[in-house]
Amino acid sequence: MSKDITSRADDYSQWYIDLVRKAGLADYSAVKGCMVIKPYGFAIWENMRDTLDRMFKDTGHVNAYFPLFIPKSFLSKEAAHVEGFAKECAVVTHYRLKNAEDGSGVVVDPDAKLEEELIVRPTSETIIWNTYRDWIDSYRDLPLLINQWANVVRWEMRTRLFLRTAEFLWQEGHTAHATRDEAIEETRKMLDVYATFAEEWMAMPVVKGVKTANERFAGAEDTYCIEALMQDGKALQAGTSHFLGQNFAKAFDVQFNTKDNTREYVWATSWGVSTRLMGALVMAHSDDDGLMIPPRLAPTQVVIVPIPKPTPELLERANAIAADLRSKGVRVKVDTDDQNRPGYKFAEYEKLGIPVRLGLGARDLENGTIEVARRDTKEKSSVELTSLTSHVVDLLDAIQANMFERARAYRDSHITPVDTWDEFVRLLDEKGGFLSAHWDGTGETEELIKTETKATIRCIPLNNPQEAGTCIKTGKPSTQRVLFARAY
RNA sequence: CGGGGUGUAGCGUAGCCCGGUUAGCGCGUCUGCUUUGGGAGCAGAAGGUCGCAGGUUCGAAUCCUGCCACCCCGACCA
Repeated sequence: MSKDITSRADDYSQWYIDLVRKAGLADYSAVKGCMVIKPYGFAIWENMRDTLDRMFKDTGHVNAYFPLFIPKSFLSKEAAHVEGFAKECAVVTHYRLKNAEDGSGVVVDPDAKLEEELIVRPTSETIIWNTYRDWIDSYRDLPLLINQWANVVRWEMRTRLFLRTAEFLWQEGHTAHATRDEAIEETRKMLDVYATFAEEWMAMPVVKGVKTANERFAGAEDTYCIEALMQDGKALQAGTSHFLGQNFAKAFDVQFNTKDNTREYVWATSWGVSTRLMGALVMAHSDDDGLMIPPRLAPTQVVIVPIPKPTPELLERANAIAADLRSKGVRVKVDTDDQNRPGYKFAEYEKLGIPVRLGLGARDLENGTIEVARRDTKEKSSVELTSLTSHVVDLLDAIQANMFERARAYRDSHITPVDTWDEFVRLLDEKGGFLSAHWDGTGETEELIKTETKATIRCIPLNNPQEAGTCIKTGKPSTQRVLFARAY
């Protein structure tokens, strides 16, 4: 086990914090609740961002950028929306500082009070829909498919690195459509994009579903989500896609002329994923030795360690191997450090979660081999140099697949059907994961269960089989099971 | 905002209750030598406004007052 990482068994929460900090993903900052994303963490985020950006563009979206500040009055135009966000908004009231008269530093200049206060965006629906009013006149202007990469601020009372920070990075898609069906189709399409990204790139299986009214986005008619399961049995909402109906179009008066020359409000969607995915990535995989980054997202996929130290001869061979791998599109680092010993380096690269490590020493040069170590299973093998490149390319795919399968096996074994309240309460504590149970469909019951157990309805899975049953809590009739879990 | 706790070197800490040499130790860093296929050893060195401000005292990391920051539990959390 790693020297400086708390084990999952000892303290899962501390393990997570140790990993994030010791692997150089992020640090606490001088600002409470805000973090510094360090170069290694940002490199992973960049890979996520670039991949998603390509997927958005492949589905017809374009990028734009809207202001960080939102006039306070905008927020109150959609009733549910302001209700949901008002309690966590940072507000700009002044635009100037001045030197304090007693020389104690700078103070806010009371003469520089803003006429209308500005909100730092917690999300951009309002400013975007206010803009869309001017952009949309005709059905020919639709659909409008725009995405924005941005930072947002939500003044959370309690924060955790990546999982919930006061400021975070994300993308938010905001689309406008001529018909209800088309908007719903868009909502579902982007949910599929998120699910594909989570599963194929992050190697993290997700459940696609729809939120209950209680958990719905403030201002949405329906909120779809992907829910992932972390290794401690807690669920994590990894992405959301909202069907906004005509709520924002009505709030901001965005109408268009139809083909039939009538006037109608447009239909809207919004969808987003954030740097929270970094937290998901860490907690879905990784172990007591450190991170485990799936190959497709790893900034460095292969590291070559000359053993015991980088002699000119070893370096020449290592660089040649690296060049060959790079020509196949593999991201390779050659370790040229001449200070630390091999054992130290092995541990360090495992902490960073680099999928494949190649050890090259004098013994290998003699035999024409190289030692191949994979991060996911810790297995080591000796491979002929002549077949190394294709071996590594295949291995990276195998690791990606293995990480997904392992996470899926865990997830699948942690979706437990439950039919009695006692068992429900017991399994929440003893096993965790998703509990599939009947629910009477009311917000009151959902709230009651949350108060008593801290478990929430994570989602009603898509294509959920309909089956008659009785609510786990109230015994009232139910038509389907829903997924409960304790969540981040 | 309620309850509890902590601030000492880059990190982790001892000392505080019971005031008294030059604030000690581990990790890390730097230098040198020996090592090197799973987190090296020895020798030496550098590194401190003891969270901030005031007070008590011959003397304060230690006692008193005020302030600040952070952490944990709870409330809150698309």
